[in-house]
Formats: sequence, C-alpha cells, structure tokens
Amino acid sequence: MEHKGPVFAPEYEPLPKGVKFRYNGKSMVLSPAAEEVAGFYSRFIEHDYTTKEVFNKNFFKDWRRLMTKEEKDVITDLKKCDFTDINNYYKQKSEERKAMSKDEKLKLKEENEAITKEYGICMLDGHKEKIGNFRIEPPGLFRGRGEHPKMGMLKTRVIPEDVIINCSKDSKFPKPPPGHKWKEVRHDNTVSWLASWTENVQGQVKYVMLNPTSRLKGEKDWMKYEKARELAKKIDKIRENYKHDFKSKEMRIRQRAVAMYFIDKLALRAGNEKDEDQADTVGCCSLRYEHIKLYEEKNGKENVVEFDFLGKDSIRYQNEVSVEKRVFKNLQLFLNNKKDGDDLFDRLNTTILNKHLSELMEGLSAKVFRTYNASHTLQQQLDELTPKKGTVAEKVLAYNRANRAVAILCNHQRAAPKSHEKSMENLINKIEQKQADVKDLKREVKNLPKKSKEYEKKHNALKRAEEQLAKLKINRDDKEEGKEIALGTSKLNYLDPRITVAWCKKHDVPIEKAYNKTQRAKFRWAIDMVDETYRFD
DNA sequence: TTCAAAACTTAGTACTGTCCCT
DNA sequence: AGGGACAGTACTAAGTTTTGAA
Repeated sequence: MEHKGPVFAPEYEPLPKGVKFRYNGKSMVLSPAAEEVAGFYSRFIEHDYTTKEVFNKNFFKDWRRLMTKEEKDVITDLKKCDFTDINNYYKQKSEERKAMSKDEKLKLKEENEAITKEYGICMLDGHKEKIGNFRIEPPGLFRGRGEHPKMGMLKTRVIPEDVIINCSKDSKFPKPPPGHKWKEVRHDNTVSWLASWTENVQGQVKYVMLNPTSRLKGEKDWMKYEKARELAKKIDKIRENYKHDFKSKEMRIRQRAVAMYFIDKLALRAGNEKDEDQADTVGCCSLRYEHIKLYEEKNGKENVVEFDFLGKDSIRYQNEVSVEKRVFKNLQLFLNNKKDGDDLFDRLNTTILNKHLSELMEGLSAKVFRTYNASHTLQQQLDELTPKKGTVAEKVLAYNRANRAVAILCNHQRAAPKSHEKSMENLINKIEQKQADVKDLKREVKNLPKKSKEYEKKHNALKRAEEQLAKLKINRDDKEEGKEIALGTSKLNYLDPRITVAWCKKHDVPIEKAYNKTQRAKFRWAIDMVDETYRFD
C-alpha cells in the first residue's frame, strides 16, 4: 500500500475589514479563532437548527471556550450576537462562485482534478485504486440527526499531528505538509484504512478508505451476498428453529426467538445499546415498552402489533403487522408489568443474539437477514411484476416497483423532494396536452383516405403520440409512488447486483436503465460475471 | 469474560453540474 | 443569459460487527 496521505482543509481566511460582527448593536473585532467559529454559526442562522436550544447552548459553550479573555468578558449572551453581516458575506461569496465565468470554473475544475489525481489514488498490491474520502473533514458545527444532544458543538480542525498514516513498510511514505509531522506512521496490513484520526465531538475514529469501485471493497461486497445466499439455503431450518423456541421454557430463549422473527419478517436492524449522549433511536433488541402496541383485532386483522419508533438516522418506523398467535402471546408476556422506558426484550441484546446466530450458521449476524430478505424480495418481485411482453419503459417501471418494495421493507425513506408538487403539475399538464394531441390526430386520421401518403404520415404520428402518452403516464405513476421512498440505499447496499444484471440481460433492458454510472462502476464485478440465468432465491 | 474501542457498512441530505426552457 | 428541474456526487453521521485489552 502506497499513497500520498490525505488532503487537509484549507487554512481559515479572516474576514475583510468591512464585514462586522455585532454585539448588542455595536460592531466588534474578533480574534481569528473566535471569528472563524462565528462564521460557522452565521451559516446556520437561516436554518432550523438555530431555533433549537440544545444547538445554541452547545455552540455558545464551545465558542466561548476559544475566545480571548476580553471577548469572553463582553460576549455573554448569544441572543445579543448579530451574525447577519457575516452570513451575507458568505452568501455573497457563494453567489460570486456561481457567477464565475466558464474559464474560471474550468480552471477550478482542473485544479481539483489535479488534486484528485495526486491524492485520490493509491497503489494496492501493485494496482492503482481510487480512494474514497481522501479529503479530511473541514472544521464546522456538528449537525447530528434527530434530537442529538451534541448538535451545535464545534468540530475542530484536524492537523497532520492528529493523523495516523497506514502504508507498507517498503513504500514511499506520504510527506506531511511543510512544518508538520504525522501523529504516527504504521504498517498494519490486517486493516483496510489508509489514514485515521479521532474526531473531537464524539471521540470516534474516522478513516480514509478505498472507493467502492476498488477490488478490495468489491470482493467484500461479493462475499456479503454469498453469505446472504448461504442463509437462503438454511432459512427454512432457521425459521423452524426459532418457531420452536417460541414455546421454550426459558424466557431469554423466547425473547431471542421473537426478536429473530421480527428481524426476519420485518427486516429490522439489530438494535445495539446507545449512550445517553446520542439521539434516542432503537432497533430490534433495543425496542422499549412504548414502541409497540398490541391489538387482538385491528382493521379486520388478528393479533396485530403496531410499531412506532425512531430507527437509524431518527427515521420513523411505523408499521401494523399481523403476527403469529404465539408471537402475540409472547409479546403480551414480555410487556407484562412493564412501563415506558423498559426494554421489551430485557433478557436480550445484540451480542447474545448474534452469538446464537453464529452458532446456527458460520458468519451469520442480524444484518445478513436484511441483505437476504432484500435480495430475495427483489428477485421474487421481479418474477411477479415483469411483463412477458412489454416496452422497455414498462419493464423499467416493473423494476422500479420491485426496487420500491424492497425500500419499503427496509424503511428507506426520504423527504419528498421540494420540487415534487411542481414537477407533478408539469407532468400532468404534459399528459393533458398529449391526450389532446392524440385526440386531434385520431380525428385527422379518420378523415383521410386510407393508403394515401398523408394518411400514413398521420397514422405514424398518432402511434408515436400514443407511445409518448403511455410513457408519460408511467412516469407519473412512478414518480408519485416513489416521492417519499429512497431507492438508492437498497440498490447500493442490499440488492445482490447479479439479480439486476441477469434480469436486464434476460429482458433486453439496457443496464443503464437500472444503474447509473457510479453504480455501474461499483457493480463492475457483477456486470462482468453474470449471465441471464443467475437467480437469488 | 466483559466491555470499550476499532473497523467497516449503511444512511439521508446538501450541494453541484447539466440540460432544457424562456 | 437566467433559472428551474433533475440526476449524480460529496459528505459525514449513524449504524453493526469484530477485535483486543483489562
């Protein structure tokens, strides 16, 4: 492994004289350190974050910590701080960047490409590989997701003295920037990272790693799907096994069994325990009393469990599922004598669960179920939805619907795009226009003598218009159904790409319809490997 | 054996560039 | 030229699993 080391964030450029920070209405010159952090906050002042007390409190505390004595004496109340001038300055800078001439933009692009060429590539086992994140995260304010207790804290600047380099002993070591030293240069070929540093807000180690297109990452991805296929072969036995455990005498085993049922049936995440200083989110093992409700009957279904909790990234999971009678009875038992804040599975955690899983199958852990169920669902949905005869557009719609079924299973949500309403309106207008066209053409065709040149021309035009109309309608349905569902995550992380590649080949759909450029690069291994007979069952 | 740290995967959102229309 | 829509990309937080020290 040989590389040039990471790229650091540019030095702070102090504000020009005319840009004023004001305290209590009076302009005030800040020390560079305090000014830089004031600049970070100024970029947020039009954002919801600054209405949150936690954000403001954390920010103010960290900001004051690096003020000079004099600044600290004066600046005691965030409410009296006026950042608008600074904010306007940065907005103006960004406008200027947008308004740059073509040449200036091109120059910037070329400079950027030069950096990528030098620092974005490494040599691994004699092969050139792209690096994923070779730029070290710049300083700024921490933006957690959901109700994060640390939101607004200052994420400090990382310098070479913070960075550990990992490379081969016999390689040309990266040079630290002039006047600096690395924290350490080590040679550990049992890990895949090129450089690491410890981030100050949560104390977590951050890594520079390879791009997903690299051989190393590709092989790991491939192994992940092979593991999921291995599970596919054993899933019947495993289901039998946990269903049997629903009746166990031991509470811990019953809890384990019900958790496995959830993970298998609903594709829930494992649910590790979390610290107090993180957002309160849960997964399967960490579900609490308040996260589920039981109904012997609801909406015509029996034994209904209603889930409502915040999962990863504080994304809400809401679902109403009819479960097996024994599961329902067990849940009643688990909830008995409990109250808000109590664990649903008080005799279970992810370590216990994964330990058991690894005994059922080597390398089996909770997340393998998610991969398996996602890929399995895609295969099964493609079988069901793909029209035998149909246009490419119709097949692609079927593919997107199959993809969407997986995204729903995995609860991959997104905020509906801001432009959704508007673009939907445009699309509907287009459809109406096209419908009118079709109508007109039909009438014209009717009135023309058959076999005339004019007739043929209009007839073809009509056919074309009808095809376009069908396409537009498909487009509309696709868009509306998917407005709050993110397809990318499942496509990138859960769906065995060989299923998609084989499906494209089998149904004469160009691979570009399913995968964009980045995705094709990541899934190169599958595109090269697979023929139309591949299946994931 | 326990537990925290390290390592690596998965995740949504913000930003950027491009295309097309006015 | 300006601006909106959209796709693709960059970013980095937040999970899971593995590792290894106490």
